[in-house]
Amino acid sequence: MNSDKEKMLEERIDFLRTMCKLKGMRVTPQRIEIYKQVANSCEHPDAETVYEAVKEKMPNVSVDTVYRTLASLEDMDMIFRVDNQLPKARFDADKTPHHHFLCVKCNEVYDIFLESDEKIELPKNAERFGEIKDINVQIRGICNKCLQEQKNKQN
Amino acid sequence: MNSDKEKMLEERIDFLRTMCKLKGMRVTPQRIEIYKQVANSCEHPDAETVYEAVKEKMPNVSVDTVYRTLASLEDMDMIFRVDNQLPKARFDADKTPHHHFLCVKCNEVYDIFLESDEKIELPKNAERFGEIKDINVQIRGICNKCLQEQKNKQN
DNA sequence: TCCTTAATAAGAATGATTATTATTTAGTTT
DNA sequence: AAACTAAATAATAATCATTCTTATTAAGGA
Repeated sequence: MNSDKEKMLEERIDFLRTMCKLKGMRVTPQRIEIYKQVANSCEHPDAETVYEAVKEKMPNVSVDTVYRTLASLEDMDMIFRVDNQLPKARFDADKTPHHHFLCVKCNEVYDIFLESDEKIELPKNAERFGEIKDINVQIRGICNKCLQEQKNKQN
Repeated sequence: MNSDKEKMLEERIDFLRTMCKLKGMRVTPQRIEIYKQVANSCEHPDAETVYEAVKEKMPNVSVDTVYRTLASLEDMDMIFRVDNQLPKARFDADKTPHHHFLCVKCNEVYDIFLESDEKIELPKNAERFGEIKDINVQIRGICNKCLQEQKNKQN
């Protein structure tokens, strides 16, 4: 039962080890486990969710470690912060270029992958302001599930 | 000295009055003043900045009123929250379609206006997820001012 | 194995935002 | 124009995500 998914996760963790060494950072079990949780989830978890999941395996882990580690993983571009205009930050470990659909009703975050020929153009004027690091496209609306629930209520 | 800018601000406040009545909301001096502050600024102020500015004219205004009013102005699409991945929310009353350049060094927010022939395309798959309300393009990087400062330090 | 120092756990502190409650007032009705 | 009523407000307490402090632990090199 060593599925493709598990094999891929192992590869990603190896990459984390490499990156840590490269940046002179220690490879701690907390770092591994916290990264695992984000990398293995499609739910764009927030810090608290990660904390709860990690606590299952490491009951003594502290909230602070989770926040600190998420921040350092972000610094080394291993994970990204999903822009959600909400008080809780949410994280994503998927490095394939994609954007997000954010439901304003239920706050669910959906991944929008671009088709192979597709590319979001930068505004022509963007470069005038400085050196661009990344572009973040957030599409807000009401997701199908919530639209359906609205309809059901009306009947 | 009744400049164009002042005239335009008056028009916008009239629009606010109309919108409030339309939505059955009361037109209070606090609402007018808070909206004025956001509408009259190009700085994408945060709640505290708005609060300080409003306090000049209305010394008894409360923080809570500022937060509550900013939220209701947002609900009625009179102002928008600028996505900045920072703890303090910042607001923008400019309804002409534009995006933002956010400096990761100094947290300054710059407006990126599209040229007349320009339009940011939605990802083809975006509509699959639900009903789209708005699209938010945030470009993060280091602004010219901070780049310059970096150069100066190196010498 | 020892040593150095980065990383951690625990819990206190911070800071932005929101809730509570008594009071005021906008806008309507008399 | 006075009275009414619910929405909005001021004041302050509370909340909640996140960060800081400090003593302790452990990763990785010597």
